Amino acid sequence: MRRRHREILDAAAHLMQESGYHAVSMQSVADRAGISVGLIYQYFNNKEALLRAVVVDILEDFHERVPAAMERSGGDPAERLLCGFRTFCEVIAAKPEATVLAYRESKTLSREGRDQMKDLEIKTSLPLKRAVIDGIEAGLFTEDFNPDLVVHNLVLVAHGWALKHWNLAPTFSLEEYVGQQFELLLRAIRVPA
Amino acid sequence: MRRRHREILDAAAHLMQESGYHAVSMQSVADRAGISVGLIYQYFNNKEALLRAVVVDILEDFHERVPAAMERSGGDPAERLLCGFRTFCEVIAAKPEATVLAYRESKTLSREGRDQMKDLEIKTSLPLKRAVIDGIEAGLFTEDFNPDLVVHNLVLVAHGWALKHWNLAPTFSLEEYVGQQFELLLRAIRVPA
Amino acid sequence: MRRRHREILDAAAHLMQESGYHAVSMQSVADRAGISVGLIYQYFNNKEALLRAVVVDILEDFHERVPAAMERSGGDPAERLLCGFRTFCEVIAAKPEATVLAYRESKTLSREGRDQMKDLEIKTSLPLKRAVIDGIEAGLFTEDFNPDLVVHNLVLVAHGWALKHWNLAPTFSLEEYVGQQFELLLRAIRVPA
Amino acid sequence: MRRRHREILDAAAHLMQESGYHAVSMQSVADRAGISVGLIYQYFNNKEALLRAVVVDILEDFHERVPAAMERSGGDPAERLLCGFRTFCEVIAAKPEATVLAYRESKTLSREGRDQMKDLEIKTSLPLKRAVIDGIEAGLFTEDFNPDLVVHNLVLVAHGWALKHWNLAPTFSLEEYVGQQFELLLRAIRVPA
DNA sequence: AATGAATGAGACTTCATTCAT
DNA sequence: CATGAATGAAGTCTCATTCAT
Repeated sequence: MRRRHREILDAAAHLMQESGYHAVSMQSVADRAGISVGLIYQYFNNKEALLRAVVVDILEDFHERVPAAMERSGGDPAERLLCGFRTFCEVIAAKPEATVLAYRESKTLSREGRDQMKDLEIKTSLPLKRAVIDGIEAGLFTEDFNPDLVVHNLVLVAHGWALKHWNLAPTFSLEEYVGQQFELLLRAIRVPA
Repeated sequence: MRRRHREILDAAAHLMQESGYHAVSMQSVADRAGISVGLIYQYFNNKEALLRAVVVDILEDFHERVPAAMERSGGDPAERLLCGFRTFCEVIAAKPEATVLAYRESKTLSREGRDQMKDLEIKTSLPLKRAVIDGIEAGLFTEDFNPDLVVHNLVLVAHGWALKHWNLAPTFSLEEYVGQQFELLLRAIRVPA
Repeated sequence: MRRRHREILDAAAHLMQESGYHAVSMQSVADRAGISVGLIYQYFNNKEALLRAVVVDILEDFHERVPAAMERSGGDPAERLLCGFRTFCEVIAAKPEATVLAYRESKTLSREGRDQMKDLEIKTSLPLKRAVIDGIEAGLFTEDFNPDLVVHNLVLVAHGWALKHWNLAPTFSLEEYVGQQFELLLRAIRVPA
Repeated sequence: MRRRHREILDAAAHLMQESGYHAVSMQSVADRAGISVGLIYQYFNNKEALLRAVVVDILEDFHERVPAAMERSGGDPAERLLCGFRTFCEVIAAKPEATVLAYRESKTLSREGRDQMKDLEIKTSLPLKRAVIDGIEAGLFTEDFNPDLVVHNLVLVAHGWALKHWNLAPTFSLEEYVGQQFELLLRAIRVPA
């Protein structure tokens, strides 16, 4: 049943984000999902598969929402880039623990799981890269920088909101963070009119 | 004995960086250090204390080398900033796994341990902040951005070399990474002469 | 399952009475109960809880049987007292090791466990005290002695059968012991007709 | 060195009485005696030997003081008995924990150690038995009771002060306890003049 | 589809004891 | 006489996983 799958996933996500993979027992996941331990194993092969599903679920959320938002945005590359970056940050801000979990537990996963994560990350950042390249080709952005580096920075800065939340939250609102970060980027790469 | 302490620390650091805190048993640390399990407990109260010592050891390395390098550098704020950033990246590049470990296992530590980590991170970034502020006061850097944000980005970008090494390494050498990143920053914050 | 609980309790009681709390491993309890170690922990939180359950089980046995026997006995205070004392001694003689265990390991228990033990001991001795007081009020027993002291002695003497069994057994049968001890007491406290 | 031996014994006695044999580590004994662990092993073969020495030391204290006091007392059997009983109780009251330790840890000792304990207990109670028999032969005490039982009770009641101290202390001073207990006994066994 | 009793390997940790110095 | 670093066996407890019902 599709619903059970989702219930287990949510329970596991909640607990693992709160306490980390190793501190969460299958029993506690079952308890939170309101089912028995045995039943989890009819939906997930083992604990690692459960973690992998949780992480992939999170990354797929990014992958669905960031490109979608960019498509809805106008045709101007800078605007599109801002829209993607803002959405990225918003999704992260909505569940910062999820992002942190993906960082923390990536080595817990098997080779396969890690590769799947990397693929999703790359796929998610592709529209951002597209916008940067479009901007360069349109003469809006300088050619001096590798687009991959620019995208790497945007992703890193978005993740930074979750990773260093303890340090940023007292000083910046999410809006301010997004605004200033994008302004910083634009000043660096924009070609003066 | 000072030497034993270091041997244990090194063994633990190596293994934990490789496989993560939970995947490393005290027995395996003992084996790698060439001693018995019991002896570890004469130097560290428990496994968590060992992790904490490993992480603090790494962070102290940053804290010793970054400010020292900046002091040796000249008086120009931009140059000083570059020097600090480059050193930061170099230290990270020397043992990227160590940086990743600090990220991954910070929640494994007790409140106390986490606070100690944060203190060390802040202390390490202080000279960077100093340089940014000096630059602003000297009229070299724009006042438009919060210096804390600039420093946050520098630290994040430095960590990024370790965190996203799998993605960067094929495209950039460390030197290129440092150079382009700093150029990106300068273009954003430098006041035109 | 009620049966498992009892099986574990019996196994633990047997072994602990034989060798003492510290000499008994959870593994040995599991072996004797014919189950695995892990299962013990589904019934008892930890080893101390197991000891506590064993001791309480013993004391509750006293608490159930001594008052019950006294109620079945006639109305004469002296007779009731004898009946209570005899039953007390008989229960102790049935499993002298259990009594010794309660003495030996009381300090092994936490504050809570010790308090529970004291409560049960006091509750068990209450009907004895009642009989002594009734005897005094009926003019059968002298007022010269504190009833608490008389009860204390009865309890101590009953326990004595277990505590000094090695010394008594060759000389006295349980019947003789009970008879002579009670005669000793009566001569001391009985008011001559 | 004689002094070292005593220091170790005292340290061990103090700690074991406080926390029990198993809760006391050789290291803690060494710390309290102000020496190194290794040195303990030059005076005692192993931990059990240390416990045995502690217990024997306590019992020898009884064995020295009870008979001595009785000898100093007058020739009247009843008076001698009281003197012995009082001294017994006083020694016990001086270090009740020592008595409790002897009870608690007797099963911790090897067969040999336990036998040595029993010997000492019996030897200590001999003068009490002597006094009872003298009293009977002098026509002061009734022949109706086995002298061994009377002595057993006296010893048990003396130990009772330590074993049930928590229950007695609020109600009785040691003096009252000794006085009333002996009065109880005398009424039971004294032949009316 | 669902349960949860049962397993047992494996982790952390302690501590009596030894021995080179 | 004295130290204390070092050992390693043994103990308690947890938890992923299975399977009979």
